[in-house]
Amino acid sequence: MPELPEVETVRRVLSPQLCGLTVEEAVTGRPEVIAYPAADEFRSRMAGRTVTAVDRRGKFLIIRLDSGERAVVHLRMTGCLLLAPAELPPEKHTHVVLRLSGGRELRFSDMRRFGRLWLLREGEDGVCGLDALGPEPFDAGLSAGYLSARLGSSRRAVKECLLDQSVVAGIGNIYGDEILFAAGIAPDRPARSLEREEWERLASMIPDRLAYFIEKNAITLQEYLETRGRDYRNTPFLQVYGHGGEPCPVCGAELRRVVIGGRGSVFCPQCQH
DNA sequence: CCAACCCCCTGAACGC
DNA sequence: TGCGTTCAGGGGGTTG
Repeated sequence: MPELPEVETVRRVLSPQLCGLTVEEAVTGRPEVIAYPAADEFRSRMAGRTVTAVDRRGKFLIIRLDSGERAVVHLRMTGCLLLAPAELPPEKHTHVVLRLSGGRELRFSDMRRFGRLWLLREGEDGVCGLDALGPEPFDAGLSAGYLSARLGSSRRAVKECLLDQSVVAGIGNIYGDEILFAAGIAPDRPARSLEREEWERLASMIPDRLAYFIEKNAITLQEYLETRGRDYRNTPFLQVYGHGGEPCPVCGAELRRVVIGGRGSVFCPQCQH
């Protein structure tokens, strides 16, 4: 489940490899995966373009092209981007292939087909919601003051607020639980019940935990290719997510699993208030 | 403004 | 063994 740390991992692996390569041909096996524009226009506008940079915004990967356009990718649940030699057999569920100069291919595969690609011109950020994203977790604008001003009167559970991409960009269900555990805040707390000191802890734990998991996810190009771009290896480092019913790693109390905003949420009833 | 729901989709896990 | 059901969840959408 790619969230910000996993997308950043992919970006770091792809960026130095992809920059400078030219798209010779774009193949759209599943046209519906191209959210915008129509698949045939996507193919014709991609052809001949050279990659100038690979950026990330929240969970979006942004491939900048020499035309000034951006190919934007959202992996959603099971999407995967793999830069591979053209002779390597394609992954199952490969829906889009960019044939590149130098005999390589950038392949988008996605078992559940939730992931999407866009090709955007300047000013078209609204098409995929890039313009509606909140600050990046490492942005100075993500402060306790910002969070309390934005959420301080909301009755919504703080966990739901963390998953709202217009509040902070990049947090998903896994790291939402990890951040709240580190901050000692129960996920079902109405946002407006949080006190100043708790907003402070939340504001500091958001970048702290995400940076930690980016570091734990670090992977070499070799490993990335061997695991076909699917091994994010965050799981050994998760403290609460996926550990419902097990003892809390800090106090030993039984971790509880509840549903908040339709998402499974694990927390320690002893450590989180 | 917000809550509650549905939908998309496949594969793993589970119950009988 | 094999079939059916449930669950996983990011994000967009609709309805009340």
